[in-house]
Amino acid sequence: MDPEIQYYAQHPRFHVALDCIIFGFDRGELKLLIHKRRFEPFMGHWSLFGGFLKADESLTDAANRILKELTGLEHIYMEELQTYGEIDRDPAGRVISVAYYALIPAHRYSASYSQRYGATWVNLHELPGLIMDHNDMVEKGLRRLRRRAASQPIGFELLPREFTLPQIQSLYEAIFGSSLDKRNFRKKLLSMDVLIKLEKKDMTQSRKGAYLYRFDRRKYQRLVEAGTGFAI
Amino acid sequence: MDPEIQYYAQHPRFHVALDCIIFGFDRGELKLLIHKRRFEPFMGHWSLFGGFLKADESLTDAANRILKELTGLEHIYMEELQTYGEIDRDPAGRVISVAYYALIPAHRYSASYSQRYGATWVNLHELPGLIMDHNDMVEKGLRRLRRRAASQPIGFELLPREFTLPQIQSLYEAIFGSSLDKRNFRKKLLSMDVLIKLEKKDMTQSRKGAYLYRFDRRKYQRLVEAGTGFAI
DNA sequence: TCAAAAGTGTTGTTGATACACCCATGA
DNA sequence: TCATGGGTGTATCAACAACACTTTTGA
Repeated sequence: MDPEIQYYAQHPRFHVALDCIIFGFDRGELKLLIHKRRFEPFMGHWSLFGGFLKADESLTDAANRILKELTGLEHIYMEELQTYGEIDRDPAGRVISVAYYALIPAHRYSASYSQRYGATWVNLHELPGLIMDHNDMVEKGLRRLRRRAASQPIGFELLPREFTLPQIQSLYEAIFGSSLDKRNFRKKLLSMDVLIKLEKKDMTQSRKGAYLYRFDRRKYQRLVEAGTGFAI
Repeated sequence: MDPEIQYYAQHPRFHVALDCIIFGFDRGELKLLIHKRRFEPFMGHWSLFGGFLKADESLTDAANRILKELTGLEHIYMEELQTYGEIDRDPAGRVISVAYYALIPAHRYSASYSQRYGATWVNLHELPGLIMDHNDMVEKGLRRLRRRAASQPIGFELLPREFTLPQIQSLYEAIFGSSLDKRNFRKKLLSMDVLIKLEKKDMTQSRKGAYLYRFDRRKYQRLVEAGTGFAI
């Protein structure tokens, strides 16, 4: 054995897990996707989606794999949140868990996956007790989401590709937990010039109908290069 | 063996390491504490301070232990940055590394530790090539430091307990990499009312002398409770 | 014709920026 | 007395917050 391998070998090894805090937005509410755990300990208790790291994958690969397995979705916005490593966080053994938070467009999450994994969307304000330190993770994820949403165009990750201004305003109101002034909100959002106004209207929410918009990543890139950036 | 233990046992285990990005501030320059690695692979190359996680300690315990061992300092500002888990990030084996960044008052770092561990302070703008992904970690650490410094009173962690306004201004200039207007800087900092002005002056930098100040954690707490917070 | 949501500008206030001179002291 | 760094106030400008009415359309 190489001396270096030998040096490493004297140190203990640990199970490494990942937990995904999956946010969604539906009918004016910010939601979290959770499920009932299928193995001991805590079998049948509410839990975040998680899984163990495999030997042949990186952390981000693993997070994407877990998300794909459990939702069928790929190319999802995801960011590492924090790594949890208290000794007794898992009563069944020492596990280091890396928490990720993800934003998925709730309308793309299919009910078949929901059934298969016993998953449900729960309102963030009616969150049940989750296992272990998962409630801490969610709290931290929500704080991060709030900060990010104010300074980066991540809100669009939670909406369909085409959305209305009333829709995105209600999204931001749900994220920040406060109501926003309609005129000021529109003024600011439109003044950044990162949206494309479509000719179509969404007629499902009102008789008058609301114009549909699309987020333009190129325009946003130009903003970034100009040093202005996104802010709401 | 319990069924749950058995379930966990089928998953692979990993070496978990920690790396500390240690910032300091000295003579108007933002510095990083690095050393020459003492074991293979990369023995003799510039590296962050790091170490392996032990079986009986949490991640934060480990980070504090490493910092204490290598600097002699305790009660240091430290925050988790990110966890690095690429498969081949370490050529000698699979290691998951949790990066922390720490702010230490450079004047409290004793030269004896420096000798013992071959450590040196290097200017952040003259950073040598570091091993593995350590340069990425530093870059991310610096970005985080900049964001935090603008919104939380962490600058004081890098200064002696008693400091002058010119000193703290030059610290912020070093962190942000830009020069700040003296009058506006003082106005803003003092208007938050989190400093105590002392009767003494520091006479080492000028003939006139500059008043010494101290950061008041209680006053800051009141700011937080009032919802105002710190901003520079 | 009415109910319900979408859309639209202006004004006052506040915070940010730009800017130049006097002060205190030791050499 | 002079060189060096420390200390101080004001005017302008930009961004933010507050605020109310008209439009469209299906029922």
